Amino acid sequence: MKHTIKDVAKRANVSIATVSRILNEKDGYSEDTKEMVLRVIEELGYHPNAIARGLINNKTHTVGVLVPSLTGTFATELLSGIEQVTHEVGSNVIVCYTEFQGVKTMKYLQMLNEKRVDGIIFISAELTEEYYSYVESMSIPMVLLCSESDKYQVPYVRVNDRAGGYTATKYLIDNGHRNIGLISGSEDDVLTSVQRAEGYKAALIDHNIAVNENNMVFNDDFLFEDGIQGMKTLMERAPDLTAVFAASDELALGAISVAYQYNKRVPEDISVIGYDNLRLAEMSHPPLTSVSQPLNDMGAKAAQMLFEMQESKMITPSCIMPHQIIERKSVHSLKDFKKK
Amino acid sequence: MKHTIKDVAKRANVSIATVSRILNEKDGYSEDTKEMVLRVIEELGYHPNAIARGLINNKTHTVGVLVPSLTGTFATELLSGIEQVTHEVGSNVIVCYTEFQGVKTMKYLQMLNEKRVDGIIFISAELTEEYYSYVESMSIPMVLLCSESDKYQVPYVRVNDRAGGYTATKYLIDNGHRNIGLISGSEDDVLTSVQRAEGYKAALIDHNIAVNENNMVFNDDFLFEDGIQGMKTLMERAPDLTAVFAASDELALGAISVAYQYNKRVPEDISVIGYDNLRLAEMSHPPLTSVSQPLNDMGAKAAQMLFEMQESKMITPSCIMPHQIIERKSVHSLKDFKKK
DNA sequence: TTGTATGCGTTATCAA
DNA sequence: TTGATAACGCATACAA
Repeated sequence: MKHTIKDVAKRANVSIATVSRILNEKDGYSEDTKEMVLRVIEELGYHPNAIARGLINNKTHTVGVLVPSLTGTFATELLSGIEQVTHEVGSNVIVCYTEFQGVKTMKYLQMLNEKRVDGIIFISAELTEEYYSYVESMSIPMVLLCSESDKYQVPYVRVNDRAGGYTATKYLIDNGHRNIGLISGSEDDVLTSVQRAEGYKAALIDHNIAVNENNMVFNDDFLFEDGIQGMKTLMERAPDLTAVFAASDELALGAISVAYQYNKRVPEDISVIGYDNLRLAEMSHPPLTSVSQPLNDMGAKAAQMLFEMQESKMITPSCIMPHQIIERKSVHSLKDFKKK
Repeated sequence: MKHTIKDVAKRANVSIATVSRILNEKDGYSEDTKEMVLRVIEELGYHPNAIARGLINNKTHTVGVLVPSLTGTFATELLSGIEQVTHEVGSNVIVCYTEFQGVKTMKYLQMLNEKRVDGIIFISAELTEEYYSYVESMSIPMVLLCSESDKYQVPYVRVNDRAGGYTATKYLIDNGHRNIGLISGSEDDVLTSVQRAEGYKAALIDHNIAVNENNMVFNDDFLFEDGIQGMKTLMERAPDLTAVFAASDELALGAISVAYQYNKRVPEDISVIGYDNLRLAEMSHPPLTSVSQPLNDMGAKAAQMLFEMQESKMITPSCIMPHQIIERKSVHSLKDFKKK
């Protein structure tokens, strides 16, 4: 039922070598035989077996993507970018949903190893010694997406989260706010959550505003639920806030929803700025002003770098993508204070 | 650098056949040799080459998932379910992002064919003759997810969208509404968009409410932008609506946002019910009442069916998953009218 | 321009 | 309990 190169060869009265050459566009055959073989291929509906090819070429045209969470559109937008360029170069993506679990991650790494993928994109999570040395032993390229490593020389693409946090906070300050709260992710998440928080602090300090621990709250994660929790404690601890910087859009929406519960209007009574500029930012009420990460582009870039490294066998330089404030309606400008 | 079964055999002073047997837990070796071989494997960090295995076993432990769109959390939630059970049985998922394009879909189908995936899950899109006969020729199992086919005997898992539309509309009616609008997807999308619309009409008719074409609007797609468009035309054409059934959550959010623009309160002035119960439903303001599809479970179920079919070589029966109204705050009950 | 033969890393069949 | 060896489907060096 499923034809092999032999069937084609037999039917075309040539050797399998000739068929193979034609298939791979090497030279060494006449126009005539090429045409005839191509016709037979068409007739039979023959497609080369990528498995056999992979075995001999040591190339599977498949990349693995490790992503901790699939909830929310965050990963989706990255994936979409990755998938697009991967498809352009004729490769496929295997998604691995690690759920932040080390054991699951290692399990996936092994599967990807056994399947001989050509490269690995590692999203968001910290690159542990265990992961790194395993991938190292696979001797295939890897790139970090929305993450980075101090210890290991692995190229990454991300935005500067510290700068992002700074920009967001400064934006609030520029709009006349001085009493600014922070809701971020986990305090253990040194790569992202605390980076954004550091940016927040730096912006305050640079504008002579005292950093007040009471105005800052960390949570388990960047999710809606966390935003609710965070905002609630903020409302208790620091009821006179006029603005809050939420370190993710979901956190921001959670914050907004409890603001409503406390009968505060957004942005008139309290301004909120988010981070990520996910699709849901524009769909929220009020539409959410947010620090945009070009997620789709970042995914695309990461994939490009991966293929670049496959070609060059060298380590590609990392890439800091620009962030940008997307102004919508969730931040109120205090008394025409706005500078500039 | 990368070890093969030969290396293991040599180092353990046995034949590759023995190593293979141990690896595959066949019998035909002593406890002693097993232990020793296992130790060597450990030492070498050897992992069998899945490509070579796939070549001889005709099984790749990989399934392909074709999904038209990656925007929004819809696909993500399905994917998450698929990925989980796929991983449980030791397989991997290749995601293919077709963008609703026939040519891209065929291209992917070919890639998946060449890579000899063990099965295919086909999300949302219509199963054309071309797709079907191609997959048929691959002679691997396929299941339709959030879709179905009249023409071909392909098992599917989905909710009954007509019933879902009926339930949503009836819910509005039960809450005292009689002037109910509809915003749906494309009129060409016979599988989903018009099914939900049909359910809407049926519910009206069953409750002696005239179906008014002016109250119904179809759009390009199920997205937020479409919801905005749809609601705008609805506001013009039928300003006295007290409720609208939006055939997706994004449509609903779009509708709500223009309601606000028209200075209508939701739900006091106009009630909105959505469909899908995506993550963003609970994050919206007001929290969106929505018809829930158990997306995660549906993905999981589809994957289960796929593996079932791989075992049994038979066609598994289709599966209609239950839908359910998740009550939140976007529907207002008119004058304690509510029945029951 | 074309064909033969070998090998890629496995599993499976047969002998030993 | 073991070990040669032939497949699996293809690419390629070498011969013709």
